[in-house]
Amino acid sequence: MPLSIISDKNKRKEHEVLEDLCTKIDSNKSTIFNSGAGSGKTYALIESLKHIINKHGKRLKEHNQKIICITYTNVATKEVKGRLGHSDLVLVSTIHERIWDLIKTHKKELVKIHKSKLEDEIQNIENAFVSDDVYTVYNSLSKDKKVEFLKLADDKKDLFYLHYSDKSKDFKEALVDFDVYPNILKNVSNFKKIISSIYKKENYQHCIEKIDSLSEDYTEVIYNSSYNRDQLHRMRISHDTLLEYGLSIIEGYDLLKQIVIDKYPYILIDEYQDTSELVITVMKHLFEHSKKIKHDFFIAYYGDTAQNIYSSGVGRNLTSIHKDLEIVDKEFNRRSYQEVVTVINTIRNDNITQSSIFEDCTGGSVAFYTGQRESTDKFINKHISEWGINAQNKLHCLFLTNKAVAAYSGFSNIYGKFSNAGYYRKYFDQLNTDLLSEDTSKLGEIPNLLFRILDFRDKLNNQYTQISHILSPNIYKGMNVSDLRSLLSDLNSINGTSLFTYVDSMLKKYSGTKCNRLKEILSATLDLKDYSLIGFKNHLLFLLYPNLKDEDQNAAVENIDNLLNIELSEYEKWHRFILNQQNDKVVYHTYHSTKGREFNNVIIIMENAFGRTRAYFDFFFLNRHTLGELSDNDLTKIEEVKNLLYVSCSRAIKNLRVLYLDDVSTFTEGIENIFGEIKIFKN
DNA sequence: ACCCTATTGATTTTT
DNA sequence: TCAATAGGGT
Repeated sequence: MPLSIISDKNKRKEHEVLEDLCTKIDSNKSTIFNSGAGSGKTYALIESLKHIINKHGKRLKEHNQKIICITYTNVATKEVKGRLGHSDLVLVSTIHERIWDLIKTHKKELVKIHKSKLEDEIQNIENAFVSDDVYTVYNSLSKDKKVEFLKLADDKKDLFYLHYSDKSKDFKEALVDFDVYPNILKNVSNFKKIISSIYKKENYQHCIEKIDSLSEDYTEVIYNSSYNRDQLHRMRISHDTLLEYGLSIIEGYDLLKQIVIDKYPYILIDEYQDTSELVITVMKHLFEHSKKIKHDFFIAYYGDTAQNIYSSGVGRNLTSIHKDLEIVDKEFNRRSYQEVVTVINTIRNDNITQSSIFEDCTGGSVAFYTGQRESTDKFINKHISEWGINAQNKLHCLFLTNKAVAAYSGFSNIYGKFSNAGYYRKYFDQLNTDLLSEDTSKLGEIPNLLFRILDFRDKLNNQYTQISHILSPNIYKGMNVSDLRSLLSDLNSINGTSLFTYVDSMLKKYSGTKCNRLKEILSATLDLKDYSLIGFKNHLLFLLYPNLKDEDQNAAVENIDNLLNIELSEYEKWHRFILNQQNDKVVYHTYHSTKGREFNNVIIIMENAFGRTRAYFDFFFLNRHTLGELSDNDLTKIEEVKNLLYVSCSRAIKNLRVLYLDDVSTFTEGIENIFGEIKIFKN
């Protein structure tokens, strides 16, 4: 078994790194712990927590103090809690949960900060009115005319929103009353911005008045972690604004700083590279205040700048915001064969150069191919046989977009019909969350409904399903064996080959039975107002096509019919994808979604473009040698691509292949320097 | 020929 | 939301 032998020397060296870290903890020297991909960062984090508990736990308990551990995601919170085991001394959570917990009791201060945010926003709007070309037409009106205009805008509020999404021509017709102001309707998108800004400003002003008069509902700021939108005029704030307020309150109140420092003398932050600059600034303030008042306080940042793939994260800027930190680097790799380690070292090309901790670390393979898009399948198949891929030794294939992942995972029709729906044409960025979230509570309303139907069907078809997973206790309470048999036989007679025929069968069962238990089970799954086929379709139509116009009715109905007529076998694939239970030997992911994971065999499908950026990977390979000649903007771009390439390549334990779908002849050097000889894949 | 506006199509991920 | 492109007017 390769990757199993560690020499005494390496064991000692690895141990020394951890000891080094513990020394920093014991002497309260705040530290950055840099550790590349696969080096055991989470292990080090857990060991640090254990060290603090063992060595300083007694003291903490006596002073009623706690350790704070911040993770980037809820999934990571769960993992840390699981690996650490229960401890009263450690608070593990995401930054948002922790900050809200710390500041939510300071209601008055928060409202004060909120009011000043509203004032700032009003100022921003007013500044834009002066400086932004969008508002020129409005600005050229006389003072009196402006007053008159505002009055008209108020009167037409309902009409404005009713026709907001109309085509320009229709919109102009609907709001023709504004035509008395010359040129105002000439550019519809500018007009919309003007009116929206006016409404926004009025809302904010109104809110400030309510706050000042201490009106009910305006005495506290509301944060709801499942609703990420600012509605400042309703006292509601988004995730980002929460962090902003957290920073404001920490900056403004020294007493709060001291309370945090004294109550939580150890703060450990996981994945620091993805953490917002606002949070780092909060930590800096705490750090500096602790020095000022000479109280013991320790902060540690665990992470890796090369794995910063979200632009909102602090990345390399950590050290320029929070200065005077000690640094501990871990340069062993515990994940991959040396062949892979060598490649990922070249990609990151910085002061972190990993080597495998294992003696028996050779035997992996890396290769870079170019090929036609049409031969992607053949490329994958070639490696299925070459690497002996089967259900136990899977192949993981990485694509840039969810669209491609959906297609290769076998549910392109479902993805296509949803992306075609009116709602997702408008809220394009909502599609992937609504349709593909592994956390089913985040699925959109319709995807969630379809998911429940498939879950219901799946459980019925699986003979190992426990009764309690289909029937809730209050349903099977008081039932005898004969009742149960007949109920199950009723349920099992529901069938269909497409979603349409299956739902039809469910609904017929519902209306055709007098059994209340059966009705209850079906309504728990479907949760409709109207249990008819028309009712079901209208429900879909209503949610997938809000504010539907008569002339678009036919196309909408057709798209919904198409969605429902997709075979159940395709829906099953989608269902398994959501549950992360693909039983196929090949599993498809987006590059981004593989963060933190590791796979034996990895194929990365790559091309020039990504999203709006047409020159993405080609730009990186072409320019990675000439960084000195690039603008700051280009350097940021190079770093972004580099990090994404680093994250995706470092997922591989043993075998790594890249298939590049565009012509690479103009940037071969940039590729060969990392991956060696460029091979050509011909079917 | 040029300028301005309307329409269209497209990334990833977290809280 | 944003950039690229299509379209319309002068």
